Amino acid sequence: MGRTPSSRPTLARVAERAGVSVSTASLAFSGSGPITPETRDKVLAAASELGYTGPNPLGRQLRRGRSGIVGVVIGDHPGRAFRDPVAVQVLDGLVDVLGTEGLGVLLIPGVDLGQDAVDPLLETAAMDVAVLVWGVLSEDPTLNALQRRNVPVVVGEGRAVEGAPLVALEDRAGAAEAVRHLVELGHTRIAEISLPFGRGERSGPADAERLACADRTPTAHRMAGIRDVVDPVITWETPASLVEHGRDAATEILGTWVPASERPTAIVAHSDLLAAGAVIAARELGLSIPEDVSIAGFDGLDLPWLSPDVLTSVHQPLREKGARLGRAVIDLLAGEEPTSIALPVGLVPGTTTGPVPRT
Amino acid sequence: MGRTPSSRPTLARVAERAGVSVSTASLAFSGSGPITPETRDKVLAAASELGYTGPNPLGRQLRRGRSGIVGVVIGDHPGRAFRDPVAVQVLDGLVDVLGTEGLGVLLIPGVDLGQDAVDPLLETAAMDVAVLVWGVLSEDPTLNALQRRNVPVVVGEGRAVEGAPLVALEDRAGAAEAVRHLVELGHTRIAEISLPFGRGERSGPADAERLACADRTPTAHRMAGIRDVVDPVITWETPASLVEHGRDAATEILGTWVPASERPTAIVAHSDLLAAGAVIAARELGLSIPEDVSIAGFDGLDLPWLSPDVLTSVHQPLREKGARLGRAVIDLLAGEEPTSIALPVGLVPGTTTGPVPRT
DNA sequence: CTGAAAGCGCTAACAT
DNA sequence: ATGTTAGCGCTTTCAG
Repeated sequence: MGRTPSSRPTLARVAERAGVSVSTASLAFSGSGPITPETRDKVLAAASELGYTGPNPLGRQLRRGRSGIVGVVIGDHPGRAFRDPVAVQVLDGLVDVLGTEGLGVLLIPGVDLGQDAVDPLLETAAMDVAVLVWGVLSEDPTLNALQRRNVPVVVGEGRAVEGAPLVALEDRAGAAEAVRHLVELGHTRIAEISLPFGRGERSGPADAERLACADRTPTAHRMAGIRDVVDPVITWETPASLVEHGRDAATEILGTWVPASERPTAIVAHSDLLAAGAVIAARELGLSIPEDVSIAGFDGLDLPWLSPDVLTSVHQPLREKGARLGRAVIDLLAGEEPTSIALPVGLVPGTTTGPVPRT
Repeated sequence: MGRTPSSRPTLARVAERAGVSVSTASLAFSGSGPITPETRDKVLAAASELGYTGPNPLGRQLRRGRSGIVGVVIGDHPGRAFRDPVAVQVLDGLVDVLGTEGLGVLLIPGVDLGQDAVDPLLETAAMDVAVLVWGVLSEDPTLNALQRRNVPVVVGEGRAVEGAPLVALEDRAGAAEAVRHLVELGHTRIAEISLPFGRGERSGPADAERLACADRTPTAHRMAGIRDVVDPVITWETPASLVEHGRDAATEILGTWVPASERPTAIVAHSDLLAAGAVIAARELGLSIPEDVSIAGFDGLDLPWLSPDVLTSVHQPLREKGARLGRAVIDLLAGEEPTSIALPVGLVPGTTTGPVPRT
């Protein structure tokens, strides 16, 4: 019963079989146009007889000149793309909002910072807009490729790009708030564990010269916010926002400071994962939190595994940020003026910060 | 300088300007066909003069009848799609391999288990193949939608589907191995913390009737493997593979058992996240690991934050699994016979399992 | 409310 | 090595 037809049925064949014109058949599927219920049923019946499963998206896309696809560049290191819970939550919000408009998200692996080659999808894949979740560097190969192709861009968390809406965070203010909290608790010797600076993955203390190289915007903004309040006694650069790097950094910062009386009494990290690593390092060194050392993070992640500690952290609206990015995409496609925005953040004290230890 | 042309330049315009035919111009870009270097340069020059940035993917796709897009259904709960490090690592491997073939990954949010509505992208988006990372249920709306559209499917981790390659895990054997390890250490009272059963999110102890409902394949397989060796004294069902649910489950399992002498001496969890939650619960209850209770997981995740404990876990090759899925996709597109495979897993003992406590 | 016709931009036979 | 031609499958004016 029912030989497989050599090729997929087309709208034309359905129309023919239903005894109507293609345009009418098209109407039957689009649902929008004026069409008698009977005609529509006739078309639908013919379609199901032929095993026609609806208009071929490729034809529709070419005709409309739109793919309905949004390219999302995520991650700054291939193979590590989704290990970042921050990016992942943003992505979640983004997918949600775009889904309501029938837009699909095409994943595009980010480039290795420091290399100039970009993913071929960036050059060839069909997309109506691209979203750069992680912001842009000063000379960003990803952004360049997109601009060469005239693909409109929405930027999350970064420096503004000509003609592209920017969904940013008030992370400078947030970082300042975190440090102010520490200062109010009496801390003066505050160490900083920072996010990657940009190109090249380095780890270790950063001197003034290196500090000037911070090119990645979240890093630069948070560094600036911290310095709005106090100058860190040391800045430890990490190659990625991962627990293990936070742990390594804090082990160095807390363990090797001589004399111990000059040890920093507080650590402010650029991310919660780094801060969590610092908490673990402190525990391993036998230090009490916050009695011996206070630790503050940034992001507001839910980290049940840090229990019983709850990280003091600058919360940012991650899913909301994704949703805003999505809305910016939709606006852009609707031909509206791109509007940028900076989302508010706020410090939420946990159990990991307290008064400076008395000496 | 340079008014914006009303509409994007096309290959035809480039050809015209270069004084060649469209097909020649096409050749200049495809790079494959026979063409003199001079002609090619002429075309390329004309292109850059016109600001032509390469063939429009939409036209190419329609012509070729292929979109170069692979739909990947991930997550079984919208808005929670990427919170699962297991799925995320699989995705990583998948994106990697597909990238080498120029194939893009279109994210498709999974349906809410238990609801029959599917994401509209599933019905309308262009895709050459779809990958169901998380396997299929017995009556899977996602799979149904795909089959209706005649989209070829590759299934990860699940029951076999007619004509679809299956990239599975030997998780039954792996689960058995974990339990055998516990039994060899002398444990007899072993509790099980299980992954979700399928439709509907429930949490709590599962009776025999409920056990029979386990529809999601990884869950069913791991349950079977455990029972190949021993019958758990209790099976605690969780609504999702999250640390907090593992913690809740273990708190109940370890805390409320009366008399305490009948408390399970070991817990085997269907996932590392659940197991990690159990470790945290045990710590909170003041129990030593593994002196008071042994805990084994499944997945082989790297969990630096569980330090100093290292989870005893059945390691599965996650990125490899993603890569295999990708290769299955590529084979399918090349018209080759779909071949299924079951990847090996292996127990890697950590610090969280030890001999049964002497009473 | 329905039909006819025009093409979206490209590639791949085929012919030269 | 290059040109000619014919669509891929669809939507959308524009007439009727």
